[in-house]
Amino acid sequence: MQSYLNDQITTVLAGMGGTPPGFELEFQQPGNPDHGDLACNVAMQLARHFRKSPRQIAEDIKAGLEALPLDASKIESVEVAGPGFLNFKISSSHLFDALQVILDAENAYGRTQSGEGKSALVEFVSANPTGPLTVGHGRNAVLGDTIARMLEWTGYDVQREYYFNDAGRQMRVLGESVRARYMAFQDPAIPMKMIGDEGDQVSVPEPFPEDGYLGEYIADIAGELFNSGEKVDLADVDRFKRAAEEKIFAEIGATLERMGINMDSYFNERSLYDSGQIWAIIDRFKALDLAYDKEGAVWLRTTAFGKEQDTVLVKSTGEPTYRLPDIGYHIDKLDRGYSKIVDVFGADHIATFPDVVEGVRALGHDADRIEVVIYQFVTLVRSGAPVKMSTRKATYVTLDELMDEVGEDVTRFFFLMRSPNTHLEFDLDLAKEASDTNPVFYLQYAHARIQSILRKAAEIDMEVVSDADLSLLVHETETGLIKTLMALPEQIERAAELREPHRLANFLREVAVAFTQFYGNCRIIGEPIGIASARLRLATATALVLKNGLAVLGISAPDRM
RNA sequence: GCGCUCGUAGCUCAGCUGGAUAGAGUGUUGGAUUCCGGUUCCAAAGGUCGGAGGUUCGAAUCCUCUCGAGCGCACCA
Repeated sequence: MQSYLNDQITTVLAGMGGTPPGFELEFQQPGNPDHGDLACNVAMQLARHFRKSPRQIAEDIKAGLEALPLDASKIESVEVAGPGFLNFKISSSHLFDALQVILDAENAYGRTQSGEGKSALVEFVSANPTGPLTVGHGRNAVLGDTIARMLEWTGYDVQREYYFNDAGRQMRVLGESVRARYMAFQDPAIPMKMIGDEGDQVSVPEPFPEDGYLGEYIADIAGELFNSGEKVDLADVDRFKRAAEEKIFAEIGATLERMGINMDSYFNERSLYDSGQIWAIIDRFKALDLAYDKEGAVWLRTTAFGKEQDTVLVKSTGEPTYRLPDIGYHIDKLDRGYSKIVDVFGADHIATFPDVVEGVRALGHDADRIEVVIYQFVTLVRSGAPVKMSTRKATYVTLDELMDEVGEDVTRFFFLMRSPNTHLEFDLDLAKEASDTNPVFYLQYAHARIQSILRKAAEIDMEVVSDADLSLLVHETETGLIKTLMALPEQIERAAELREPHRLANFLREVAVAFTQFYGNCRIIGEPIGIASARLRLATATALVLKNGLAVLGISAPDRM
């Protein structure tokens, strides 16, 4: 529709003397229904160019459009309003066509082709396997997966990747933590010590590292290893580390799967060392005079990228900092040929990723394909008060616990319903409420109610006839609902483009509201067969839009609740 | 001190590429229901869009300054 009008107006403008170079028409959907279905502000924009009043230009364009003339099956009327807006009213026959398109497309309605032939790699979660996923990881996981889903719906070939490092200090401490717990199983009389912050201490075996992991799962892993009967050499920290890694990864995988998330690949940071890629990068930086040796370390000249200070690439111990493998990893991803590389990071990475991107660019790679989605932190709220969370203490809430408490659908929706760059307040009381105050239930309820109507219609043999006369849908809540339903593809497209799933969540609420208005004004069952059939078709289309939209968000659309 | 993000109704937040009278939910107050699912619907009250300048035909939106909040500024990741 928009492209049709775009062509027509461009034709008219050409007859009026043309537009400035690079000029593009803009359309918008007016909030006020009196302003039609589609508005164009071209007259105001070109007032200076034509040296005429915006209203006059708008009138000229209108006259030009009517002389063409416009296709009456698409556009019913054109009006000039306000300071010079051109307001278009979509003709009802076009609405009925659009409704038929939805019904024909069924589960594919909402898919578009803009990403056809393109590929994207979305990297997310990427938590090192030191413990169960927490609520903090949840936002990352759901955001990443939903961005991946949105890209898929716009035609992209998408790969989901999990990046991790099992070789660092964190993991060594993890192994030592397990070993200490293991020793307590071997010798229950082992001396214990208190560890942790003042007033929040935990009793641990004497050999436990000061900054060890305090969660109960550590003892579980140690216990399993002990009970397995395997003879473990206490000096072999790596064995304990491996045991922990396996168990924790299995749990993370299960948690993700429960959320409807399936990773396509896991990328181990260590492979970058094994292949030697890392060291080659240093040589390349040095050749460009972007890296140098100082005080036994290798420094990256980040001042050349506008930073205040240079940063360390390789510590004097010979161990690289995270930047070096990160640069290597991104080069690897670029080399794999994806058209888009999306990273999902928490706000704590906000200052560091530019170093990586600039480093990659400096080495001559196409860093423009890399895109970073940053999200702010999550605060859990219970009974009106924030829930304190700390990974070290036993106070953090795991994703599984959260899902146990509020369910998978609610968990996903709550993480998605706010813009990524605002702090998210996750209200547990609201999330648990199965009522109208909970936005997920409102959407799912609308879907379930439609299914109920369809069931009821089938019971009384009022089958949906596929050739129902849709032109009987003339009530303003009916046409209003159709107009809302029509917007799904562009809404998904827009949300995908901006990597902002919350837009889609908000849109689905609008769909549910539009349906409720229709439902409140137009009965289906009990009406004459013609109108009833047409309305059943409309209800069916609404259910499709809700179901497909929720599917993009990874949320179920139950038939009964 | 420097960088990034945010500041919109009592609360939680939308607000698209600048566009017409700034919107939802929740809460408050009042109302509706023999009816396809009341897990519903309708209405009212509630705003200096943190503040000040600027750009523009037009600014919650863009720019500058300023105040406030969060996060980050390691030879941690």
